[in-house]
Amino acid sequence: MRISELSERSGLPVQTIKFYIREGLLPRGVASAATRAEYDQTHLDRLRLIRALREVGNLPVAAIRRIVEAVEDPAVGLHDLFGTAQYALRPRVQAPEDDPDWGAARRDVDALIAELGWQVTERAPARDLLTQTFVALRRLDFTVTPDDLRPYVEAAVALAEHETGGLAEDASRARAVRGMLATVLYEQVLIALHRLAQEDASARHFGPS
Amino acid sequence: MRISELSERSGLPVQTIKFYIREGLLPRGVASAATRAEYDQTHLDRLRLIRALREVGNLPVAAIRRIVEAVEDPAVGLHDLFGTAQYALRPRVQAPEDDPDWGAARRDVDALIAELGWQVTERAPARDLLTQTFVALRRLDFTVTPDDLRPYVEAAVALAEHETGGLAEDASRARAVRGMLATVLYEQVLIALHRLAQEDASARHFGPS
DNA sequence: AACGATTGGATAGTACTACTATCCAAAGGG
DNA sequence: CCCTTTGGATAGTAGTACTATCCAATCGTT
Repeated sequence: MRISELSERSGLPVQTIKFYIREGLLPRGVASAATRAEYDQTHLDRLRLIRALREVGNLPVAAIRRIVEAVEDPAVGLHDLFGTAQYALRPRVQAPEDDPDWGAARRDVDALIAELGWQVTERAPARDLLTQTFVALRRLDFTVTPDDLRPYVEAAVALAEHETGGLAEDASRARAVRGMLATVLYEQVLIALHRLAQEDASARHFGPS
Repeated sequence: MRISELSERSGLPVQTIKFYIREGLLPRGVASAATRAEYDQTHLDRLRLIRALREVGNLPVAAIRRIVEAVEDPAVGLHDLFGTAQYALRPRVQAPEDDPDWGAARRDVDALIAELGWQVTERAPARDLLTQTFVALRRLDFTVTPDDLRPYVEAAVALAEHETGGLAEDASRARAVRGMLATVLYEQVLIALHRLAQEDASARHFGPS
């Protein structure tokens, strides 16, 4: 198919498709002449992947490029594939240098992870994300005790085990890619359901006005 | 204190503080002369609130304005206060008009919420967020069964109950404000812990390279 | 009283991201 | 043969959150 048909079938403007090609998210079509190139189902599938990661996963274009490069590189192992996707997730947090509050919170985060025995790299962005939240909570005079965290840890462990468990056997590359996708998309499911459950709980406890 | 001291103590540039005043996030200082105004602890507290909502909660400035207006308006009830914060959360999803996939997914979302018996308004943004995710999952050939959702629903219910339960008695306004804050900030705790637990599970199942 | 620094207030500019519009020459098709 | 489409390049736009500059009126100090 030509680019106009790809545009129709994907629902994306031709200009956007050209933009994705320029940015390295989508391979060029097979050129049949100087001004003619052929696209196929793989391009359509890729566009669906891009849109899911962009719209639902809220990933920046640069991160999606890194992900599709990792997917296409057979030398990248399954665990690294997960890591590439996970480390690309937003929000990205910039750790300040020379902030004593940050340093203290970061030590608490590292201690928590060590105590739980989790295998997480030192440079995992989620460490910074949690650190940032601890800092903000303390600045607002919330104390964060292990007891406060326990329900969240339990939920996180249960869900992560559930998500990864299904992929444990027969960890083919194709499955790994789908698992990575599920990781990104089901995080949004969790967020949405959590918000809905909160609204319900708030309605029951405080009553609608 | 003058604005320069407020700037020092909050760690924010004077220009940013002026910007927040212009945008209605921070009240003006008490003018003692044409070119002199006095700021106090309440301004510092407000700045901490603003930074927590902006950096950690990732809320847009316009949403923070709506929130602080609701906090300061005694006519706004506790449940509405929660709602104002929750409905301001990102990501905001724009429902397309005339998309059959969207319509079908939206009906599933509504049915799910009805079946769970949750009290959630028709216009809750989280409905659209969940709908969008369902659409993307299906376009990528993931089927989403009630069984797939159960672990997420269970986790969401447990956490929401835990979060709201602590506030049920003595629901003073000050507590409601803090509860609203906790809602926003603990969502990030959940996200961060979930990602960390996923990395750990991935490391254990697929091994680090 | 003089004077350099600070302040409040207004206006304009910047950085980043993700597109979106325009242009052009070279095919392709009826 | 000519009108449309295409690939490819370049430039422009929209939204968000700041950030920089300017100006005149003080303030504190001398």
